[in-house]
Amino acid sequence: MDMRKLVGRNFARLRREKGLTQEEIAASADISQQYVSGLERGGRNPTVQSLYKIAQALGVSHMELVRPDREDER
Amino acid sequence: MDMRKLVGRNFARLRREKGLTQEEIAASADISQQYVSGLERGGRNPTVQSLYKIAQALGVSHMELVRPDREDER
DNA sequence: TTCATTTACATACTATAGTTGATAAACTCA
DNA sequence: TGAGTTTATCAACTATAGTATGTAAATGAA
Repeated sequence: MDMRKLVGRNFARLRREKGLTQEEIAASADISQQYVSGLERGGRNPTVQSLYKIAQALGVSHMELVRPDREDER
Repeated sequence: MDMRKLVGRNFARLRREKGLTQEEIAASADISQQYVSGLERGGRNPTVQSLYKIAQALGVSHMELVRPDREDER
């Protein structure tokens, strides 16, 4: 199981659902837009502190970012 | 909210409940005993991949390691 | 189609995650 | 109490998380 990909999928989905841009999340979470892009692509392995900052910026619990999804069953 | 401390508390508690030593977890998760100690003390900021490896070694879902606990209400 | 906005990619860099080796301190149990 | 085991601490090191800058590529709406 690749946590980078799981977090990426959850992140991308939640952000779109909230109708926010990567730039907005980046500013709110105090991380770079380029890093946001990398995370959503499943290409970065964030620390739990970064995870929390992102969840705060999205206005959701950090649990939502690590919750297994359907893709995860495969 | 300090995720390092939350993960540390959950980790230490679960490990004791399972009656496993830090050394055993370290070997199973392929990380160092010294790092395990640091994590449990709340002094390290693990990546989500490391989080998953530890959860596997504990035989629990990674969700258990990031779940808010009572201390977290304060 | 055009244009403004958004996302993805590349590179070089700093900060820190995680390792290793050594060992002190704490703990457990007979 | 003493010995063996477990956990905590320290320092130096390698690997990678996350940054900053620049910009190409993709997207969406008019």
